[in-house]
Amino acid sequence: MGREIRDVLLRRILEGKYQPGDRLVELQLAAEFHTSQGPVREALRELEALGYVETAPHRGTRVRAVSPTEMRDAYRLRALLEREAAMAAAQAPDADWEKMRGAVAGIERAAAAGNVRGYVRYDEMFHRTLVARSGSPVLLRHWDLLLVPTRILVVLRSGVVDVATIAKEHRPILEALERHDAALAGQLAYDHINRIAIRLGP
Amino acid sequence: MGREIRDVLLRRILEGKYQPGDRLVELQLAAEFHTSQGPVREALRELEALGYVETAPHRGTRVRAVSPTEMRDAYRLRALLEREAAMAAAQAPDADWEKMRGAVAGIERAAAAGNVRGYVRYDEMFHRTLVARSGSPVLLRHWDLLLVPTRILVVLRSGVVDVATIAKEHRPILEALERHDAALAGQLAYDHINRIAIRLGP
DNA sequence: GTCCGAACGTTTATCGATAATCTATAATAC
DNA sequence: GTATTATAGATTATCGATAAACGTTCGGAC
Repeated sequence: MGREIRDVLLRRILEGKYQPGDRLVELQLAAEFHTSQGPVREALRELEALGYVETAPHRGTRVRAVSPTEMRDAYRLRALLEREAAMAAAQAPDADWEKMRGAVAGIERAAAAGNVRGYVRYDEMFHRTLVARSGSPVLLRHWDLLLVPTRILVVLRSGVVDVATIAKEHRPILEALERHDAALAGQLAYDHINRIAIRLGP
Repeated sequence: MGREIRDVLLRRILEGKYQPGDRLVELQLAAEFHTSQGPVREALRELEALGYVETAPHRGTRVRAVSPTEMRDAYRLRALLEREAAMAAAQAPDADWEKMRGAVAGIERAAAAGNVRGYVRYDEMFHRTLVARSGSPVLLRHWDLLLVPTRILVVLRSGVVDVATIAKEHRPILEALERHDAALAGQLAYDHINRIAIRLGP
């Protein structure tokens, strides 16, 4: 049950149903989920450790607000992680790029149709698969911690980047990976993410 | 109380009092801390999110074992983070390096005396301050998540690196930072950490 | 009108007890 | 003798209730 509550709350935060600053009151949530306070508390503590909410003692839990500067720094770090992951993935001999081909197709389809929601889904699949292919669980864990899904949506909605433009950049990355061109794959992956960081601030 | 329990458990893990694989039984800990099961559960969940322990449903919590490969990958990532942090810190105009000078002095003193425990303490102060000086809380958060203190101790005890050798490498980094030489500071910081990663495996 | 402090309602933090689940051991069948 | 199924013990997961802390609102003094 506790895991379930956490996932529901997380989805609501990611979807924007809970806005930054919103309070999450333990007994209210307990009533909603037909459970007691304990499991809700646990879920909130997990979300806190993941960085999605903030808790002050005896003062309750709120959805964390992410500053533009923090968003930029997160993208900068993400660019570093993905460059490293792309270079490692390109060197793997037993590569299976089927899933990423599907993701690229999905990205291009969604972008052509102007389907932002679909774009975000395939974009996340593309990048997370790329990082997973690096073979480093450490890299993947830290990538996950960057709250990527939220930030993609926020960035797209803020209009600092254009879906059609960045959608085109995925296929070249995949092609470089398939050709085992580690340097190029790393460079393209880095630029692809870092461009967003640059747009987000100096 | 919950926070206190978490800190005590964390200290025990970092000190090696709890070894990887050791079980942490909720009611036992509750009895020890003269509290009930709830606060202990919370503390364990936080430690789980931080990556120090693993929990399986209905099966309890154990101290996480870190494989050599994961250790190597953690050092690789740490090298990336510290290169980035050093480059950013070197470019900051209002630099205050007093604390890092103290850390370097402490490192050299401890290394000369063969005091491993003291070395670890000052080494952590040096590197964490460096990352904090980057001005990026995102970078600092991810650096903290790399479980650095544990790994330093484990690495030193395993004998793959020599305290006297790596102790000497800190002062040049600080000097490069003070001269605002971002490229050199980044290079030195990267090599300093990555050398350990190389020793840990291919 | 403004400031200070006490009572109130709300919410978090903790408790003790119970239900659900797992692991290990023992018993039974073949 | 091995495999499969009960049973017992230990541990986690959850519950409902209580205690502690907080913020707010109201009343009175000046």
